[in-house]
Amino acid sequence: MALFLSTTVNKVDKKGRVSVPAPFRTTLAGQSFAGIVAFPSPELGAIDACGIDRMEALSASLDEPDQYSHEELDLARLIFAQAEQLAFDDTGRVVLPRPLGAHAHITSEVLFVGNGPTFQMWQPQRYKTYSQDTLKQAASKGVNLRLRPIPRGRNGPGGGS
Amino acid sequence: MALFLSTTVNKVDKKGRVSVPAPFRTTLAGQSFAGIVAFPSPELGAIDACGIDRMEALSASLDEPDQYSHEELDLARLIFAQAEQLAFDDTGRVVLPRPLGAHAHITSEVLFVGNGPTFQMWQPQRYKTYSQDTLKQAASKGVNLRLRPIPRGRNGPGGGS
DNA sequence: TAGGATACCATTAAATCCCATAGTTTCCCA
DNA sequence: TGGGAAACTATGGGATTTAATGGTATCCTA
Repeated sequence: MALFLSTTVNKVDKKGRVSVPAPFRTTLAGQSFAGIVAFPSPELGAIDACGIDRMEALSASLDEPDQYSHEELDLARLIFAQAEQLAFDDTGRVVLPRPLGAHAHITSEVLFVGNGPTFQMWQPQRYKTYSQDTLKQAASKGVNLRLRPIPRGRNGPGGGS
Repeated sequence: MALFLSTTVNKVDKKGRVSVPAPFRTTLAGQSFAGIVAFPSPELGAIDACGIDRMEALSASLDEPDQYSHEELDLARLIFAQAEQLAFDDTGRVVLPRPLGAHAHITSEVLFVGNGPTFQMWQPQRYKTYSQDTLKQAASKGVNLRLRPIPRGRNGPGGGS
């Protein structure tokens, strides 16, 4: 299962190429497309990204009845429409399409942020602001993350943790 | 399920390498990633750590509907963003990334503290202070730890916070 | 044929592997 | 039960590989 952790800053060269962090590439190894899938983050000025497998799973689940609300289905269609498949070159770089870069205000540097099943690409300074705001919000609302690793209805971790 | 017990002090060399205590490595044996996952403990000036299995379970639970509030999801993303996958070298060491070490004020020595399903890494002197404070608090409030039954389908409260 | 895109090559800084040592602990056998 | 051998843990240092990045050549299309 794909798991993206950590944050890394990489440079964008004048051709729009960026190295995807090696650990992310490792996470994506073996998927049916050697690259990433990227689309504008609906709420944030950032780019959401994941491997092709997740998009295929999402695609398949859209056909399942009663899984999603009408609004969610609409949103999913928009995401598919805006999503780009970005292939790795032989050194693990992708080229960032102009519209995506513009959406995230990315110019010379990209911050790769692991989000667990997915990751994001940010303009570094903007992410700093965003994460600080998030912490403030959480504090003001008294929200504390209870890590609940085991989803309801399942027994312990099968692979023995 | 992973169980981390006891405390150990190990040295950090000038490359930032630390031996993870052998018993901890034994606990982690057989997981899908040979190493540890470490992230800054939000409240304490320490590092929280666990095996990849726990992070994968947490990651998977993010996709479960109705498990987390919007704020909790935001926080969870921050945790993933700050988490680092630290691989064992062939002698069982990991390199401690600068930001993590700085967060915990770790310089030349690390105290590994077993916390049950997870463990922590401390600057030794700081842990001493912290544990003494905790004991004082418990004494003044007359707190005593009782073992509570584990609810079905859950694995109890997570690490963090 | 010009322009954009893709494939190919080259460099350096950093991370990783590999080897070596010392001090314990464990094990085995007398 | 005592002695010694073997195995393991923690630690240090040097050598090798890899990651990230920049540049040049080739290709396809408009």
